[in-house]
Amino acid sequence: MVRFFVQNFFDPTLRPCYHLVRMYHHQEIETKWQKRWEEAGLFHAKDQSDLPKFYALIEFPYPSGAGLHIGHPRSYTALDVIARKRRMEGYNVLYPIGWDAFGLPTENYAIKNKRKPQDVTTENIATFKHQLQMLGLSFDWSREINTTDPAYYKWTQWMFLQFYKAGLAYKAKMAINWCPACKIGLANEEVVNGCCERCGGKVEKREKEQWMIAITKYADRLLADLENVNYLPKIKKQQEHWIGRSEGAEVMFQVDGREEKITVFTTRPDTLFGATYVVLAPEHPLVSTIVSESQKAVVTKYVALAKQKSDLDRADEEKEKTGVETGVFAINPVNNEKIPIWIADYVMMGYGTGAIMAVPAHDDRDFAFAKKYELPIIEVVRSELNTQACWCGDGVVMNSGFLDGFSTAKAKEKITTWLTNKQLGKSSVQYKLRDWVFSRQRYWGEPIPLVHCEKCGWVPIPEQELPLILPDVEKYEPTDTGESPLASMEDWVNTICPTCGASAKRETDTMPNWAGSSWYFLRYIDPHNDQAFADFAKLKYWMPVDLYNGGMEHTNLHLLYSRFWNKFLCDQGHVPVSEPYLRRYSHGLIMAEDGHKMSKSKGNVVNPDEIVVEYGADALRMYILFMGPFEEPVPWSKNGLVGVRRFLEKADRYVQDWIEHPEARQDLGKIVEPYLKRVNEDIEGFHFNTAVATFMELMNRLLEKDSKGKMMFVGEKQLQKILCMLCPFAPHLANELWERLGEKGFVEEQTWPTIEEALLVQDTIEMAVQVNGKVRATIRLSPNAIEEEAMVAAFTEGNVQKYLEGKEVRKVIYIQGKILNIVVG
RNA sequence: GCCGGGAUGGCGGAAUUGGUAUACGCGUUGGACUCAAAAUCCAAUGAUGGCAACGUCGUGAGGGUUCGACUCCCUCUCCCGGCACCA
Repeated sequence: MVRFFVQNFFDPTLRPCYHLVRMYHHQEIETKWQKRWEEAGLFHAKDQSDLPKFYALIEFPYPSGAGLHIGHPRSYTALDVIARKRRMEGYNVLYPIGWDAFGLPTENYAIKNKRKPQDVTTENIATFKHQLQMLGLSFDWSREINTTDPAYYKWTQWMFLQFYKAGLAYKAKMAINWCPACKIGLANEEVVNGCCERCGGKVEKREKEQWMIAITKYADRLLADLENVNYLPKIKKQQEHWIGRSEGAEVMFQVDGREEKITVFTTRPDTLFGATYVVLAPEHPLVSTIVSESQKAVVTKYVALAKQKSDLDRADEEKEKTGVETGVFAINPVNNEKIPIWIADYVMMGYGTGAIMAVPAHDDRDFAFAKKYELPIIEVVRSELNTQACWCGDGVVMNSGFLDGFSTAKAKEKITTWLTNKQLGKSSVQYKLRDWVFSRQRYWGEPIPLVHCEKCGWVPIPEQELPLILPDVEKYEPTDTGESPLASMEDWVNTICPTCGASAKRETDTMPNWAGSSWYFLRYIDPHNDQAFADFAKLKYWMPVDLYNGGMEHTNLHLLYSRFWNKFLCDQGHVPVSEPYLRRYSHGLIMAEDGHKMSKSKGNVVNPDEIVVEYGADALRMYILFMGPFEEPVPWSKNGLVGVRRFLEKADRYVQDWIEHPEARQDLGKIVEPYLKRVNEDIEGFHFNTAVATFMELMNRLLEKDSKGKMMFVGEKQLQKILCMLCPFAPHLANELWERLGEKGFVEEQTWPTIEEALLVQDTIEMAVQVNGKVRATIRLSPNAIEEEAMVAAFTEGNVQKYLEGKEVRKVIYIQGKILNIVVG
């Protein structure tokens, strides 16, 4: 090993390593160990094992053309640390990786550059794989999967057919969010502030027949089962919010002088006496039937106008609410009052029943509307606060006949019972969650394996014919007609009905890219199985995922979809557990050095592979862990990286000096052990930043000279322990140093060190002495010292005496091992 | 508007259960080594007063609880993330 090596300006494969001269040769070391790990198959999970299992999962990357982002390794490195630790702790660890490769960016790139998406994907994966492998992550590459591989999407299609057969996949004509730029229908979840999540362009409404999956059927379980999992609290909250359960009641209003009844949903049935009008959403089916002759023209115009508006326009609260009268009245069932029926676009067809009872005295929106159109406002809840505007909180019911004097909660109960008994309503639970729009009019996705026959309707293609291969087409460009590019492939589209043999047409829409990622964690368990998506016994051994980490941007949709998907498969008997992820964690974004998000256009992107070449994978890994709290966003800093690199060099040098000075070794267990204890705890608590800081502190401590001015070299056992615990963070260097110590095999094959409690007991500790809460001195004493001993020690301190002089000691607070506070008056 | 999370030196950030605020890293300053530079090593580094011992102030703002508050409570300001006419 060349310890003092001068920058090599001659070898073109070695980029000069900034300003370091005395350094360890990271490139040589890292390639060497990566090769050895690979040859030994060290990180392959075992299918048959008596060991306890540990399944660590990271969100598999989308192999974009931009290459690996520095944010990717943040997640991968953190879980790598845990995976490596678990292996050393004796677990059979599954830490897999794959590619979520269907999707728009690749398709768009392919269109622009006139290439096949398949080819682009293959290239991108190769780049990503190469970049990832430089990092020395302990992935089990033998289980690599790719959602665009027919052997994989065969099972995505198979699962879609299971949804279809179970009646959970259905086709519905509906107004969809249409992105004119991407020429694609978007799920509600993909529309952000009325704009396309992908391109940022404004979204329009279009009528389109779409495949839907009835995720709403699982809303209650998706919510309730959050009880049984360990997610970061904010993630749980997001899931809860997205599912959006509200309890309330449905109330039936008879339309005056007509057959029709209007059912409304309300969370405040207690305010029924205060309802002064009813509102229908413009899309409500009753709109066309009940409107009076005189109002027909006005209503038709209003409804047409509302249709044109995007959701963004409609949702814009700044804008004034609008509406039109129907000229017809409804009967309030509780007091038989006639109240007008209005149509207004502040009521959404997609939630509840698409109709509301308006209680302007106790709902902000109804209040604003009533003010504008001069509708009556009847107060029925007395609030504790004397508000002039409308009061939306709880209180005591008034002006409400038999409900008077009851609390809001009690009144809700009473009125709901009353409505139920009179068959005028019932209690009801509504969810914000809506069914999943599962069709995309694009090429680069899984073909939906259904055939439409004039006679038989929609027919699944036989399972043995799966996968239904995505055919090569001439043009990938999406069409403005709303048809998938597949629709122009007549050879492919025209087929025969599997049931009756008549000519039939294939579905030309493809699946959204959420599909493949909704079940990938199952495929890792048995990635090469061609008889089933995974063997049940293997699923039983490995599931659920013990630890799942990814970005906060996927804690709404992907998490919900995949939980739902897994639950469905579980109900069908294909998966043994109902909840796929035992524990879910999330990392924060890595921002650019300037504090902004990294983006190509800003030119502030950091390329991981360049950092690896220049500073080494170990330095990059450790720096990514060191930069800040794992769940929080942190700015990238090259200076910080240099600090970590210096630490690694110090470690390298320390071990080298240690080898050369066997005579200077001594038992420093009492010094070393507390640091190791902290590292151990920090890893388990996801405090990787302080774990790295602890290693640095330990190193600094060991580099201090002892009282005789000599280097402090730890004993052999202690050094081995340190290297074992360093291994998950800097695996290449740890193994290299391990080998230099003359040890055989890999550090990864060692047992994770146990912390010896006896070594944690300190002989003396430093304690602060306060007088009236202000620190005046520090004393050294035994951690078990009693108050009297502490007082004696304190009184020897001149500074303490100074503050006690002439004062009466009123009180002494002594917390053993923590503080001595003398209160004087 | 609602929900969640924050605010600590020049910078990124530590601080266990309320117990010496600023660990660790970066930067800066001074010194050693060198013809010189880089690297490395040593020292200093919250503000302020003092030759020093030491003092005063100090964790977004204001108040409170406590022997003692970055930590708990109340009020407010600002920032970040999520949701949003969901009845």
